[in-house]
Amino acid sequence: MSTKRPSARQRLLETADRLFYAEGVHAVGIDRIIEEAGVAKGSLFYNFSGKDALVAAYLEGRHQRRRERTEHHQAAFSDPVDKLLATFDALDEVAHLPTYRGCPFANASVEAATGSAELAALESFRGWLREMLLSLAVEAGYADPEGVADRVRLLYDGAVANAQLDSHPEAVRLAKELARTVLESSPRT
Amino acid sequence: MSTKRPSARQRLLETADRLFYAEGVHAVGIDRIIEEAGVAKGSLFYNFSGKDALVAAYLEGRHQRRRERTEHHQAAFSDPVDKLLATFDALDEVAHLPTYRGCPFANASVEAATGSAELAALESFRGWLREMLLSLAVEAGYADPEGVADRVRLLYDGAVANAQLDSHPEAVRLAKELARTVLESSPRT
DNA sequence: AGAATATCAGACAAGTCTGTCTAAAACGCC
DNA sequence: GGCGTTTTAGACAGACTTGTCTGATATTCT
Repeated sequence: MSTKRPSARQRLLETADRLFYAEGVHAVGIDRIIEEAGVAKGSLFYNFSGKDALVAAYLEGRHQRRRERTEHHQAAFSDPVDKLLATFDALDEVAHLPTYRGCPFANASVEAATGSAELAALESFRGWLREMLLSLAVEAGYADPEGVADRVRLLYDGAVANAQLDSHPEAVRLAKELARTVLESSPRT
Repeated sequence: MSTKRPSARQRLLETADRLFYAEGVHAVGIDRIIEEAGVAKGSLFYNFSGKDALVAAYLEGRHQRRRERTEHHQAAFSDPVDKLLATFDALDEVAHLPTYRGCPFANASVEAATGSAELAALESFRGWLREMLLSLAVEAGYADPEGVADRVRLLYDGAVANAQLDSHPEAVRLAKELARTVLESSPRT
């Protein structure tokens, strides 16, 4: 018994994820996606209401996997400070991939019109990141949890940008060490 | 004597700069540009070989002005450490503008095809930033100038990303303070 | 004034992209 | 087996984009 071929919907999502991330949402047409996915054009519009919905599904998938990866790395620790630092481990994992091209939400937003689903996905992701860091900083008992979360997020975003723009994934380790310094030198109650 | 109307070329560059930065290169068509610039379509192709050349000119202008702004802020100091910190002042100036949308080179690159002028402009800008920071770190006599320059650039990029993605321009001041800590605690020869 | 340069207005060509439609075939489940 | 769901192939429409072309007009420089 051979493994069954994934559904057209699944193949569309996988192909869209790869192409949208690698080349940008605007640059990749649906003809290209259906060709590389080996799917009929009608199947795209059967499974999704249009390209916009496919883009939204692509970003939702990215958000979910990012969250899962991060939580997986954090689960190895119980100390909230260690959990904060583990956020960088999740980033380290992907930043070294040759296909790494930075934050998919930021990238999609650059091409998006105001009020689009892409902007909503960016907001959602940034909200998750901010609140995740803040709640850990509160849990760790920092005197100024907002300030600590802001500094960690700054370093996180810096690592993302550096890995993307300078093809310099080592920046993630650097950011983690700077974050460790910040976390160790910030006053706690 | 009233002020003369700028040339069609100048109006095209100003309009393209505003629209490309605000809405993205792909999202803005040449019809939109010539309409808002009050210029005939023929004049666009008379002054530029095509949209690509207009985009390249837009990015060149951004690069030049960024460099000028940075050098202007650095010129207020003689100590290379102060000059390194002054880099953030130049960023602070623009990050607070309501029109701020992050790094124009990174944004244009997201939409660009491999081998495009946009990617070349990004490379050029990143090369300038890296070498500017490195040469100041060398001048300041740091034992590990590359490491210092990498850390400062990480904070710089983090501030850009934070200001853009979270509409949080205060991150620039935060990054500058973190950079000050890094610069003051790094060993010098 | 005269010549070279720059700009104008808009029609038009050619390409790309999303989305629709049709009619048939394959799949999966009861 | 039979029936609803999913998929297929590709033609076609409609919108949008860049770029060309024409011929007249304005500006600038010598």
